[in-house]
Amino acid sequence: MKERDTARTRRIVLDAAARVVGRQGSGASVDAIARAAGVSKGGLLHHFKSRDQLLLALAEDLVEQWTAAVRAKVDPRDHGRGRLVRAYVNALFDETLGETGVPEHVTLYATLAGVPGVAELLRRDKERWREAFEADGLDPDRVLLVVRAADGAAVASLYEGGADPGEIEHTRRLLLALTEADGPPT
Amino acid sequence: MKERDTARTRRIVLDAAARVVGRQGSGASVDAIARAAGVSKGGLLHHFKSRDQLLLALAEDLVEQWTAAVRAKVDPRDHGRGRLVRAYVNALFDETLGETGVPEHVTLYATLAGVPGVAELLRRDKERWREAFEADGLDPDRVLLVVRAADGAAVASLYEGGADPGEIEHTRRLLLALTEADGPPT
DNA sequence: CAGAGCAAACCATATGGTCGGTTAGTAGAA
DNA sequence: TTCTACTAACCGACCATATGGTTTGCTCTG
Repeated sequence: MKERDTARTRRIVLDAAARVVGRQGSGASVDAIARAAGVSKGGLLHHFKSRDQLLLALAEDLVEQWTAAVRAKVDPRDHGRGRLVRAYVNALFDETLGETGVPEHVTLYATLAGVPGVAELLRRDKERWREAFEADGLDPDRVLLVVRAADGAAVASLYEGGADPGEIEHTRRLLLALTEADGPPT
Repeated sequence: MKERDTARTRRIVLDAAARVVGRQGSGASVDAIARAAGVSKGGLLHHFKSRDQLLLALAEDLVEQWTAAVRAKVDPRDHGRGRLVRAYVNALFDETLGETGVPEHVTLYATLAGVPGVAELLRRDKERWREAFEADGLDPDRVLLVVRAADGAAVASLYEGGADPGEIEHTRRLLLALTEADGPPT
């Protein structure tokens, strides 16, 4: 295998950054991230011109990964309205039930929100989701309710440092059930 | 007025800390907070033995303030089930519609979540809310849904750097309406 | 060989925390 | 009341450390 490969190194650095920032918060130093990636600080800054640029790239990467994760959760046999919302809910709760008990991408959004450029990035992403959900066909208020509740459940497990798996699973079922009906929620 | 008053100084420092941390994130330096409070760094550290202790005290203060804010929003003429949930929703959305367009206490929870001791504090607080809502009488699933959705809406406005007031108000009405009915949500 | 990937030393700055010393506030003696 | 003795609030300088970013130079690849 090639010893020097820009794309591969960037990937390794971004993965390391996700781990370190996820653990230490946005205060994570460039040096710490570089060490975690098995790269020197100079080497890291060769690929990302500054710390902020690295964190912004990390945010972009996470948005992409999250989009892909939701798409992957769409049930191919599910052709009813709300299938994308169901995929969103399932992706989020599956992530929440992962190793840490905390949805990684949400942790990182929260941490990175202060980095210049990230807020704008998240706003554009939100707009894309809105359009996608609109095409999904469910009543808009119903979608709003379910998506907001899923987001809320995710951050709750974040703030409180991991949540009860039973409650998580219960909430997931509750939200999925709500996507099976249509019209304004009551 | 007394020139030197421990309680008063602590209050001033905590208020300043809320402002500075809210603006600069958890990276806010002790010195910056001290300056904002009109106090020297040495003076500040006389009251709070360390930076972490200051931030933990800030978190405790915010939890208290938030609890008081919700209590204050309970409509005295409202004696139906779910009045506490309605107060919670109203308090959260009113805060979201404030100056910054972002709920201050949520911003600060997110920022402070990494500080030692804060996660534990938030967990205890969550438990208290659960009990209070249980006493409020609404169907538990309905409460879970509404509260999670309110939380989700709040953090959404956080990540995306301020949200559309029209959407906020729409969501509020949607959630309030859901607290008027009872039984499992459909 | 030429250029890109990369490491390590280096620099300027900022930060958390400590310390000696100063002054406001207070309780009691005279 | 006034003087004294003591406590605690507070300041400002100082220190060790950590951090973001730069520079220099080595090494691998094409």
